[in-house]
Amino acid sequence: MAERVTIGDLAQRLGLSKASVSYALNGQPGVSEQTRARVLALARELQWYPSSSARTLSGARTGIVGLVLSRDPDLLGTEPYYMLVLSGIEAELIDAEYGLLLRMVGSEPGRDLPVYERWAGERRVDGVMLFDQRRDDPRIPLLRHLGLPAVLNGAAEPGSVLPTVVPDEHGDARQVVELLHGLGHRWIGHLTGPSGLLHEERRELLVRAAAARAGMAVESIEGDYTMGTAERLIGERLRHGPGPTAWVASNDVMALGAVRAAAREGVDVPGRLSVVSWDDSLLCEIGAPPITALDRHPRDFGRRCARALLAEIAGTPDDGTGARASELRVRSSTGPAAP
Amino acid sequence: MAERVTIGDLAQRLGLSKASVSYALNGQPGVSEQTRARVLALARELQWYPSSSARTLSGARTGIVGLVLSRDPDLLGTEPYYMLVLSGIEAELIDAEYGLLLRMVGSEPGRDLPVYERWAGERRVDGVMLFDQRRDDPRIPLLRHLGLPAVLNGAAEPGSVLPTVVPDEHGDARQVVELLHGLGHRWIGHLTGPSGLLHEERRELLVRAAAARAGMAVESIEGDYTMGTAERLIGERLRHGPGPTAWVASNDVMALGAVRAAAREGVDVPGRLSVVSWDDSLLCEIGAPPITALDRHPRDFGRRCARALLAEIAGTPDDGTGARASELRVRSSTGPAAP
DNA sequence: CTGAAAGCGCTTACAG
DNA sequence: CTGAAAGCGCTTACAG
Repeated sequence: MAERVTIGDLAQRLGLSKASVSYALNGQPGVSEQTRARVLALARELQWYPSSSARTLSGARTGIVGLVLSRDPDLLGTEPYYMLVLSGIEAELIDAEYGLLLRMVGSEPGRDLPVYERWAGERRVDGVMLFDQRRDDPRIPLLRHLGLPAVLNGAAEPGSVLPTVVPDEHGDARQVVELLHGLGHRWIGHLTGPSGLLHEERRELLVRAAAARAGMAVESIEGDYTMGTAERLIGERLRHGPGPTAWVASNDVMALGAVRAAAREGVDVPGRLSVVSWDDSLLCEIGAPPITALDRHPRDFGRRCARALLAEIAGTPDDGTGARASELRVRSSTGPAAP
Repeated sequence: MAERVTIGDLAQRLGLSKASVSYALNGQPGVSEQTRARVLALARELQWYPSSSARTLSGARTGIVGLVLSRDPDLLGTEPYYMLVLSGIEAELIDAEYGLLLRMVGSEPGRDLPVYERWAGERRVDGVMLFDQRRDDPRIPLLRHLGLPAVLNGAAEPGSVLPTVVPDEHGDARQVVELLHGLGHRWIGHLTGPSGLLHEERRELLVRAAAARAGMAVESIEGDYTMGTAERLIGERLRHGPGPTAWVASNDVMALGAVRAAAREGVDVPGRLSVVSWDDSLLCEIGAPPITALDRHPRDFGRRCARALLAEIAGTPDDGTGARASELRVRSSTGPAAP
C-alpha cells in the first residue's frame, strides 16, 4: 500500500516550511518561482495529493456537489431522461474537477429533506441541485436556512429566491401545438405528469395558451409517468366517447401507454389518433409506430444545471442562460386529424 | 444561515470536556449514562452534526464509496440495466449510512485510472466498485498498489485477488439454451458485447458449453451493445445464407437490433427466427414483437455489490453470496424452430 | 521571500 | 468517570 505523503514530508525533504510548500502548491504569492518549481516537481514525483478532509477542515470547499433523486427507482430505470441529464452534469463537473454525491431516496415526499440537513451539517457538499420542484416546495426554505447553495432545475417559480435553470418550455409547447395544428387537429389532449410538479403545471399552462391562440380545444388528464397508468387512463377516455384527435404525453413511457391503449381499443395510430411525446428516447424510436417526440437535449440541460450551481458556489451567479431550442422529431405516430 | 455547532460548543454548554462529549456521542465507554443522555439531548436540540472532514482527518472513514462508470453516456441512457443496478447500490448504502460518489468518464479505456489515484490520494472514498472487468484489467494492480478496498462485480477471474460478486451466469446460460432447445432449435447464434469484457467471454463459454451438452451448434458475432451495429451485423448474417434459427443477444438494445434486422430482411420473428435478450427491460416489453428476456434482477445485484464492498471495508469479507436465480420471461420473440 | 504558530473539528491515548 | 493534550494535514494571518 502506497504510503500517504503529506505536505510536511515535502517540506522536510526540501528544507522548507510547510507554509512555503502550501503556497507553492496553491499558486499563492510568497515563494520564488524557483522554489515553486522545486516543490511542484517533488510533489509530482512523490505523487502527492492534498487530503480532501484536511483542506475542507481548514476552510476550503469540499469539491463535491450533491444530488438527491426522489423518483421511484423503477421509473429511473425506464426513463432514459435522467441518466442523460446525469451524464451532462458529470461532464460539466469533471471540467471543474468537481465530484457528484448521488442519493436516491424513493418518491415518498419529504424523504430528501433529512439528506440536505445532514449534508449541510456534516459539510459534505458545497451545494446541491434540485429537480422536480413542487409548489411551496419545502426544500427551498430549508436550504435557505441551512445556507447551502442550491440551484433549481426545470421550472421557474415567479419570484424564486434561488437561481433557476429552465428548458425552453415556451418553445417546446409552441412546437408541439403547431405541429398538431398544422395537421388539422383542433381538439387535443394533454396527458400530464403528477400535478404537484411545477414543470407540469407550467407545461399545462403553455400548452393551453398556445392551443388557445390557434383556436384549439384542450383537455387534460393527470398521469403518473408510468406506462400502465397511461394505458388505463387513455383507454378509458377512448371508450368514453368522442375526444381529442391527438394526445401529448409528458414523457416517453406515457406516450407508449397511450399508443398501447389505442391499439387495444382498435383505434389506429396515426390514422384516427396522433400521439406526441414530450421526451425523446430509444423507446420512442422503436415504438410501433415510432413516436413523434421532442428532443429536449437532456445532456445539454444537465450541463447547464451543473454550470449554474458551480457559478452559484463560486459566488458569480450565472442563471444558466441560453437553453438550446428543442428539436421535434416527427415520426409515424402523428398524422392528419381524422375527419 | 444556521451557525455551525461544534463539539466544543456542546462541551462548553454542558461544562464538560470535548473528550467526554465525543465519547458520549460515539457510544464509547468513559461517560456515565446520565452524562451521555444529557449530551445526546443537547446535540439533538442544537442539531449538531459531526464534521465529516474533521472526522475523516482524525482517522475515521469517509463514509463514501466511489463508482466510476466507463460507458458511453448514450449507452447508459438507453440501457436501463445500469440505472437499476445503481438504485440497488443506493438502497444498500442508505441502510449503512454510506454515500455514493459517482463519476462518468466515457468509454475510452484507461480514463478511469486517474480517478482512482486521485480518490485514493485525497482520501475521498473508503472503497470503490468495479464493473465491466476486462482481461488483465489494469485497475486491479492499481487499486492494490493504492491500498484502496475494491470489489469486482459481474465476472470472476480465476484466482482474482479481489472479492467478486457474480450473477448466476451458469443458470442464465442454461435457462436460455434450454428454452431454445425445447423449441427445437439446433443451431443458435450468440450476439455478444465487446470481447474484451470478461463477463462476455464467460457467457460465451457457458452458452457454448450448455449448447454442446444439448447437441446444438453455436456461432457468435461480436457486437458493441448498440442497436445500430446489432441491426447491421444480423442483417448481414441473414443475407449471407443459412444460419442459426435463434439469436441470443447480450443486452436488450442489441436484441431489438436483431429483431429490426429480421424485419428488414423479411424474416418473420418468431416464425423463422427467434430472439432472446440477456437483459430484460421496458424495451423488451414494448418490442414488436415483445422480446423474450432474462430478468437478472439488477437491483438485487446492485445490493449485493454494495454489501460486498461494505463488508470488505469493514474488514469482514463476505463475497456477496447467494445470487438470486434469474427469471426467463418468455414473450413472443421466441417460437418453435423453423423446419 | 520564508518560517513559526494557531486553528479548522474531531478522536484517542494518557493521566488523574 | 472525567479532563488536558496531542495529533490528523492542511491554510493563513503574522512576524521576520
